[in-house]
Amino acid sequence: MKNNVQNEYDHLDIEKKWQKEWARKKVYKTEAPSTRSGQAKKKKCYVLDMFPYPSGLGLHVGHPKGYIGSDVFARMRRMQGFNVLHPMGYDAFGLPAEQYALEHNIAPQKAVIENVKTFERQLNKIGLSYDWDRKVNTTDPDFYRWTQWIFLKLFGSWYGSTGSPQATQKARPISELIKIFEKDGNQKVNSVSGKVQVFSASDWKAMDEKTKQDVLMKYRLAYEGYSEVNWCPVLGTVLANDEVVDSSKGLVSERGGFLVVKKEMRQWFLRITAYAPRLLAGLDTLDWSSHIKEIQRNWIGESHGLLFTAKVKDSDMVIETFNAHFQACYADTFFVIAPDHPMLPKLVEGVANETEILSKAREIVDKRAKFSEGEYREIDGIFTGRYVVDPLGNGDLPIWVASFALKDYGTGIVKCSAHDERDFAFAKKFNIKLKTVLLPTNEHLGKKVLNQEICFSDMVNGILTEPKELMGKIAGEATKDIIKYVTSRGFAKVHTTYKMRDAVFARQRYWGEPIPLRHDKDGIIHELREKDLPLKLPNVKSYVPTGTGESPLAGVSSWVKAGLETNTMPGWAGSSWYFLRYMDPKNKKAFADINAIKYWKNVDMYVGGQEHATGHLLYSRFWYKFMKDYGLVVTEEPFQTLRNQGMILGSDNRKMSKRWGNVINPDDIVKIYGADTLRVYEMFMGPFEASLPWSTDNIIGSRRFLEKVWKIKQKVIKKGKVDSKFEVLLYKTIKKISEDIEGFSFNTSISSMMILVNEMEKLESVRQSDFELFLKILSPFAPHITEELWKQLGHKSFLVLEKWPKVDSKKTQELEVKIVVQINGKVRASFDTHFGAREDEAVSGARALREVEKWLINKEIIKTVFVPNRLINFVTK
RNA sequence: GCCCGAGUGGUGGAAUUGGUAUACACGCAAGACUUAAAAUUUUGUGACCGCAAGGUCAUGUGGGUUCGAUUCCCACCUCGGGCACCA
Repeated sequence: MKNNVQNEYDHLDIEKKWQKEWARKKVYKTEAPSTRSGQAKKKKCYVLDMFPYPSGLGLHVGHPKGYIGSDVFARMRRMQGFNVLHPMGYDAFGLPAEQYALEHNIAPQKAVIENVKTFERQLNKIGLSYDWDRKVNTTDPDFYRWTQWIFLKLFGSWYGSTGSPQATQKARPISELIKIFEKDGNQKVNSVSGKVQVFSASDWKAMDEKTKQDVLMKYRLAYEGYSEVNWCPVLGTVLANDEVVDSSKGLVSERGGFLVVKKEMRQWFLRITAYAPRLLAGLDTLDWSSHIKEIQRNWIGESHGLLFTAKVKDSDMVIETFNAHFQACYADTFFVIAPDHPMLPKLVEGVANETEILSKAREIVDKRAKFSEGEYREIDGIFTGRYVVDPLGNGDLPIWVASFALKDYGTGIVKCSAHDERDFAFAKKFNIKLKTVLLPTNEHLGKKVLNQEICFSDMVNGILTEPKELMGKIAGEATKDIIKYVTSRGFAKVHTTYKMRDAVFARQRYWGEPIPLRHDKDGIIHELREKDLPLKLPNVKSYVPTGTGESPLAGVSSWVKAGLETNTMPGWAGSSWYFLRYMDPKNKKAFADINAIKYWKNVDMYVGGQEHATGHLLYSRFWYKFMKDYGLVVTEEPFQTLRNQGMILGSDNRKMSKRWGNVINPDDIVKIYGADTLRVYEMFMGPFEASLPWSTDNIIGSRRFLEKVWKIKQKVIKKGKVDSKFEVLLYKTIKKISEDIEGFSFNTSISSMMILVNEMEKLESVRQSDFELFLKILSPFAPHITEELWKQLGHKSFLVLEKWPKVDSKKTQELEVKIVVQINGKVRASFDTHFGAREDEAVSGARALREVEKWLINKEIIKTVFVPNRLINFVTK
């Protein structure tokens, strides 16, 4: 085998050799922008893969699919003369590493180092063109000091306005807010949380520090609060959502099957809701799949409606309620409040059966806690004994506690009517008085039978009977009139609300970035000074949860003594901004130099799985917009173009997993077939975004293709006659590959190169210049074999740094075309003619054919359709 | 329930603005090479009728627009995804 090595395609040898060579000569090194002007000569292109977690399990063939796609793109851009930033690094904080440390009894720090090694060894075999000099790792204190630094900025900022809430808003330092409070006069400050604080400067000055802190906490972009977590008493730990499963007993832990309950716990939150309108609007400017944009739109859940303000009878309390389907607002006969609404205790204060009401509310909340979100659907509630003075003049309306009311949506209080299925069902169960103001039209009987009663819930096609001024109008058409009617009389104002909630930014775990805050003995929270960053994670003896639900840091006495925050940051902290660090990864003075940021701006091509649609891709857009407000970055969006690779499934069509025994290790494929074959095959399998099963049968086709390329080299000649037909195909292929890579249509690029290679096989000889053009366009897909052939043709340069071929439109012009002849739209024949033949030439060409005349005997042609260079269609009577 | 997306040979899939449906690849069948097998290579390969020439039917189903529909419109079926007591 070794003796005819000259003619053998020995992928192991070739791939090892060139990987070494590329690394030695640092061919993929990114050029830094010149520091003086912030502008380099070359145009930039930032191509990025989503930040991976280096798992200890190693890779399967599905993992590199996205990396190969982005690599093909990056390689073409590099050859096209762009200064390409194509880095890789690790998001190594988080649960899996901590779990691994617990199970194997080693420090997570050590586990990460090992796992990164495995990951890189596997990745490097595939021939990806990363600039490894820019590698980052979230667990490196040099990295996470900047994560902490950004957190402090968030903590020290608020997002609001003193004027109209509709005015363009930006994050501003909290010191500005304090100045507003200190100014004289009653300050009305609109915060995003919807709470409006009204107090005078002297009120503010009279407050003690703790009260001031509590006020400011309502405005901060990073704030302390409480939220429900999955608490497992037996394990003595808080569990993430994916560690909890539904069972017949209710919620249980995935490991052990122990009961899980919801428990209120102290948390840190990021006020992402402040950015909801901008996160929504920004989507229109992005080149992302409409699918992902849709998921984000749904998640943000913008809803336009009316906000009614109403007085509680016999009290100075005022309640607000949001109504998106307000067309039938004159039918409202009762209000409901969420059982866990913070206002409820005050509302029922002094009511005869106060304790009964509160215990009923408690009962509903407890019951709901046993279900996962949305599972609890029982209709339950109790009358609060309180009434609202209806702003629309329908007298006193009762307020009920209702199981279906959610405290986190709208205002947590709902104005209810007979024209809503859910309200209707509730009213029927508790015998609450109803009223109808909509009549069904004949065509639209949007009626539902509920509890043997009829509920007309079609708010679009109903005919209004109230208010009198709008009587007879179709509700859906009268929306604007109703808004005008209600707002002009001061009953309500136009309002927009969002489904999205603030993001919990804390984990009760060890393996995450420490939160750089200090609590003093008076309960006042202090920021760490910038020069004290990074706040390093302490070494601990045990990673075992404390049993109280608190992080293991709560068991470190020096940490607790110093008053340091014991929660750590969640997994998405580092991944929300890491792409900025790649721009200037070694900078000690800043997360990145401003000139580097001005040059690289944002990510041009971002590649990763679509499972991050509502997590990472939303959080990082939020951080980025925040940073934009402070002039830390220069564009509004971090990821201009996004492509999502599909999964590679096992050959049994199931997810690749140890559990099913269907895992294919890329190391094995690289060894047997080669990295180039793996790359070509993964790109050829099907559309990039599609999830497809791995097929060991099919990979042979990609290997055969590369072997054909290898063999064709033997018939390459320095100079030869130009085969004009082949030339056209070659240039058309070059054009197609360029366009296909641009559009991530890799499967069709490969197939068109296969067609070209099949043509080359038929030729006696191939001119070297033509073969070289082909090697260039194949290079992004199969960099090793093409580099080797390039060298064998006598070149000293690196093919991966060569210029991408330009396409001259003259060269792709067909000389001869086939014209299809149709009779009444059916294909009956075809003939060859010169490119650009006129209609009359085509008609005579077609009429000369026997197969055509046969169909036209005794027929009258009433119409002729001619599509140049394509077809001619005779339409007969 | 609401909102997206997709249904094409035995299989993965291709088809520009409405213009030859099934490119490319796998698999399969037959032939060549071989003692034989593998590898390689040549040819064929949507279904049905036919010795053939040729014809008919086919892109989830049913309709529509058009000279012409995988592509546009309407209804339905199936699968996948997202959201889900969201006022």
